[in-house]
Amino acid sequence: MPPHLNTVKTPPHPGRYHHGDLRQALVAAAEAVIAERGADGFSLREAARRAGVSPAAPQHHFGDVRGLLTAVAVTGFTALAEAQERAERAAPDAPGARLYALGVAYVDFALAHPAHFDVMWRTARLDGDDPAYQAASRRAFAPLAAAVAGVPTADAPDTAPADADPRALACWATVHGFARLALDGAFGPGPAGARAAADALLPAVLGCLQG
Amino acid sequence: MPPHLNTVKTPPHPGRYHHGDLRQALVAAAEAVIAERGADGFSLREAARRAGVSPAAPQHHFGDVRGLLTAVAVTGFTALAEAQERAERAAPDAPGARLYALGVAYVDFALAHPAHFDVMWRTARLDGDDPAYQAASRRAFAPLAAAVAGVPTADAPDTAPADADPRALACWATVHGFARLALDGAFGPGPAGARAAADALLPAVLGCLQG
DNA sequence: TGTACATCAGTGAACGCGCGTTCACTGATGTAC
DNA sequence: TGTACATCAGTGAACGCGCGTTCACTGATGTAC
Repeated sequence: MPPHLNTVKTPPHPGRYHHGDLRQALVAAAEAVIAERGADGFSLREAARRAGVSPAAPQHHFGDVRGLLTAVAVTGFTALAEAQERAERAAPDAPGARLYALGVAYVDFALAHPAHFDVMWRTARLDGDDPAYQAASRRAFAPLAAAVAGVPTADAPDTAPADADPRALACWATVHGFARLALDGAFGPGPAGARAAADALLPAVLGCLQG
Repeated sequence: MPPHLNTVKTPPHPGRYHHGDLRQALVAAAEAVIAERGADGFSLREAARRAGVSPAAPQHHFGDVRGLLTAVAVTGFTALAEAQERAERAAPDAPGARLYALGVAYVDFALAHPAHFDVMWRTARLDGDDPAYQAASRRAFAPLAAAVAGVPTADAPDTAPADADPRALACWATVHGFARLALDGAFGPGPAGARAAADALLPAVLGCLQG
């Protein structure tokens, strides 16, 4: 049969009706859409399309759009938490140095994954009651709080931000605000503006926190 | 003629075909939509509907959606600038006190107009080249930069953020980050969570900045 | 080892919706003479 | 003071679009006996 007469579509997952791990594939596809088109450019249908699956398929795993987007936020917070934990381990053992390393890692994460970071804070489109979401976001904040307290993360209690040491909040607000301003173009347009500002200004800004 | 046979529609601006000040009416309508439905809930058509005008009418004044949304951001930055200037005038004449007052005013503004504040930073949907937009956002940042420099706003040069004193940036990042985190629910859900966090934590957070 | 059957994980067509923009148009305004 | 005419500021119908969700369905899987 000549190829052009072969109208049988090759299934996206050759030979299988069931996907295997559609849940994770959809989250990955959603992340790709977001990275490419920004938080506002995300859609359920486009994510399904990229995962090679019908637009109704996500319903089974996530309920609705909100569920999928929340899952994306969870992977974001988890990756941020891991970055913070890596920075904590790698930093010199002085309290100021740890704080500095965590701040740099926070901003670096935001600049490396701008759209993903954005989605993590689009709370109107997320399910704030999701336990995985709550756990991941707390975990991401823990190293900073522990550094302010002067103890390793493992030894610090799991404190909600609202009850945290104001000094920890001040640090968090500073790095968060710096990252947001940079991503939103306050220091110059585009990724280049954000990166340049971080390189030129972040050390001095973080320096203010320590003295 | 019995009322039910009177099919002539009463025009929204009785007796007038031309509106008079449609531009401003549309901006006000857009702000109302945003306040009610959030930045994501905004639409050109809904704003036109509320201004009592056809969906094509905004085109004449703003070109496209982006133009209207940018105009909304301009009113936001202008209002923020005025709030900052009021706080500057009202604050005691010590550098630390001025910084504190400006920080409180910044966060108060964000919490009082959460959705409007949000739109001001949705830079992907705004026209960053608009001169009014650039002027208004610079003006809003000026009092903070001047306070860090220890001079009145009027005596300070108009510096772009990227070239500003890192100490001013640190202050800006801190209040901006605190406002964002509060609005995004990091300290508890809803407006109540944000307000409570500001009352309980902001003084201490700002205190960190001063020493 | 084989078979019945419940459950799970997908399909694909259709739904209604609201959106931003375009188009040809018309009513109102203001200016030149 | 009156009139012609260009310009301005709207109308309203229509465009095509992509969206999230629903529905009845079917193919695949796994478990009980």
